[in-house]
Amino acid sequence: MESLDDATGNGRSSRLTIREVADLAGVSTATVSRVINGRAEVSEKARKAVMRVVREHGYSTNRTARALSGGRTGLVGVTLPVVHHSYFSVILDGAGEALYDHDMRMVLCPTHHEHEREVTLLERLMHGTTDGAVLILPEESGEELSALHEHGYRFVIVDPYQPPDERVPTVSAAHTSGASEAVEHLLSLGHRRIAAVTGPRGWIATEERLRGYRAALATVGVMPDPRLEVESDFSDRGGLEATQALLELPDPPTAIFAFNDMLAIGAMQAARRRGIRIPEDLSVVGFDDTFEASIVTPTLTTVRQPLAEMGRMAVALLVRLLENQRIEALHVELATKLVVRESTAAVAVPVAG
Amino acid sequence: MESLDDATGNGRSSRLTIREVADLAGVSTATVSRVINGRAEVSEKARKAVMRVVREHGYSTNRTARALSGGRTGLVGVTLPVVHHSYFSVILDGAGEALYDHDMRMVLCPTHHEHEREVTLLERLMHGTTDGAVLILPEESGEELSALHEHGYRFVIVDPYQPPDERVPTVSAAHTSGASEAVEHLLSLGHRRIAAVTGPRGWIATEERLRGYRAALATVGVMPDPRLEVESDFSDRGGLEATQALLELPDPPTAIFAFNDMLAIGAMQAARRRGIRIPEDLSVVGFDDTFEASIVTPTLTTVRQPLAEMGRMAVALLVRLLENQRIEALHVELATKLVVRESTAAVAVPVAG
DNA sequence: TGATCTTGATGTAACGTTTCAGGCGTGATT
DNA sequence: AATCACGCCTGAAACGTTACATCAAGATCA
Repeated sequence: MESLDDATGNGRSSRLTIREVADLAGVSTATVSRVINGRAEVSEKARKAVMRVVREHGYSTNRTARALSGGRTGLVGVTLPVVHHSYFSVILDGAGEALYDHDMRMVLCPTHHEHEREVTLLERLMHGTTDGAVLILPEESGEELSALHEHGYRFVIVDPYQPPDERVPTVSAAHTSGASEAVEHLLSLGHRRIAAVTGPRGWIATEERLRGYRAALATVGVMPDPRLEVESDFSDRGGLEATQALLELPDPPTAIFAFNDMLAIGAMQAARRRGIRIPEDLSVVGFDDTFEASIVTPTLTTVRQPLAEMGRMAVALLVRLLENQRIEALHVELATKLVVRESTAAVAVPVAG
Repeated sequence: MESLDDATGNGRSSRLTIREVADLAGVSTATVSRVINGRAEVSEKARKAVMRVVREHGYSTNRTARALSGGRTGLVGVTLPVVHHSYFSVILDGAGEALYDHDMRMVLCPTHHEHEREVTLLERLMHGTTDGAVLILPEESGEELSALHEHGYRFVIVDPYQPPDERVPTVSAAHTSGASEAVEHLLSLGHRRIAAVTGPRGWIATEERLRGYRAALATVGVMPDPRLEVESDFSDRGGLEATQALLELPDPPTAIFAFNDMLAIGAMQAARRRGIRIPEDLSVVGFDDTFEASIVTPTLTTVRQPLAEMGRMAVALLVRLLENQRIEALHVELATKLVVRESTAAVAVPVAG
């Protein structure tokens, strides 16, 4: 406020440089730097002088220059397909929280599923702007990610959809046990014809949940019926279509395990269209426990993924990586937990006699 | 891949500098710079030589150095209270999209409603890291924002919750006309006792929607009933409580206009708890048209705000600001649109007689 | 007393760009 | 033939830090 140039309309609010502060305080730039960063030994006298100038003129260090000099930017890239899905935004929130605690900031890069775009973003992330990255559900091939790793770029993958390079740290949820738990819940309610509306085949999330689904069925001696396993795409529309197909089977399922909440919501819509009541006629279980699960009617029984915690964990790993510390657990799998709500109930007693 | 040092495990993947490229191509750094940035006149021979080296060795310019030299970082700060609400994340998506088109990236700063936090974030945004910012629903006082403006920092406010400095560009939706449209819809269905569950009093969004609500009522000669205007906080829990109170009135409303979708969803929950059917016994209208509005049962009639467009518009304004262009419209108000779904119906014929 | 350590402060070389002020041929103009 | 304009290019100075190598002076010790 004191200096005229601060208020010039031209935009470049010409702030003090470290050199000017040094001159004003009668010390060297090196001393100012050490005072600012609280490093090493500085005489009380010098410190006081510097602090006084800083306070009166309002100096604050230029992060760009610091980045260039120090080789670290304090910026972490975060890529994700889209922001406006609660699945992603909750992870993002967790990651942001953790980054803030480490005094770093995140550069957000929504890829909108355009692979090429993500590539150039990674290119850009690597070259000077960021110290590392958190890649949420990246659509790169394993080779691309390996190459990135070879180049010495530091990053952590959250919820990889293909098995990545062994050496790249990953964070994900316990797909298999979560799926098992969901199916066991349905089994305990007496259901035996339990359908699975899966995500795209080949994705880790899909395959592992499928494994958990089959394993749970196997424990009670139910043979998996291929017609009850319908592949879909993690969208509500996909869930709706898959469920319509299932309900047209001659021997339709009494319960549906949808591989995420969107699919489950689609399933509920399909049921409603056919006048099938949930949970009386059909039980539905989702996966994720996004916000939507708690507001649909009936509220959705689902497998909770600790999404925010996944974001935080990813940052924790990345920070260790950036500090060149050894990471003990390269692949972290966080526990899931079944949240029972209103969309599941005991199987209806067969009307037949 | 060629150079050994690229693959060193130490992390600093020592890439080529512009100087090395210059030496390899037998030209000066200035020439390389001009080739890279496609500026001015460069002989075809020199350009070819440089391009060859770049292609073979994989040079790409260090953004940090460029930022220091050029004074622009290509980074734009985006602050918002929280990421994981569809309201915010959709705006964010729009902004991200627009920034990408301008070859800029966004530094995301969730404030989590901690004012102090936002202040230090702004501090940090200002000092060297970003060229400007988009502030979504900032919790700063008008004075603070004015001061920021005085300092020459460039920013745009999306959906200010207090009237900001005249000179600061803002983007928001047409609260008043949107609210009027919602209420007119209810009026046209025969409703006369229409309650408003508002956001916090004093916020622009609240006051303007309230004005629209009252204006619409006035056009048909309905006097506003203070008992039908309940202040709340834009949360589903708040909507639930406010609606419970309304339903206990001796003369309860036949329709509720909730000032956002969360409140509306809370209202629906309150109705369900009392066994009141929507829309048969009670009509509900929301505001925003977030994703949730389309998946609740019944689906929610609501006023659509063009959230993504607001994000894009904010970036458009900011870009002009950064380029020192004159901005013709400093305060942009985007049109809203009523989306009629299942939660509203003609008022029930009074049973009394 | 002279040699050896501390302690606190300094000067300055990076860091990798961009850009400005020139410089050097070459061809056109007088 | 001398001058000028022009196209292309170069060298070097920013940009604002951090960090390394010194250095001065006072304390400690043989």
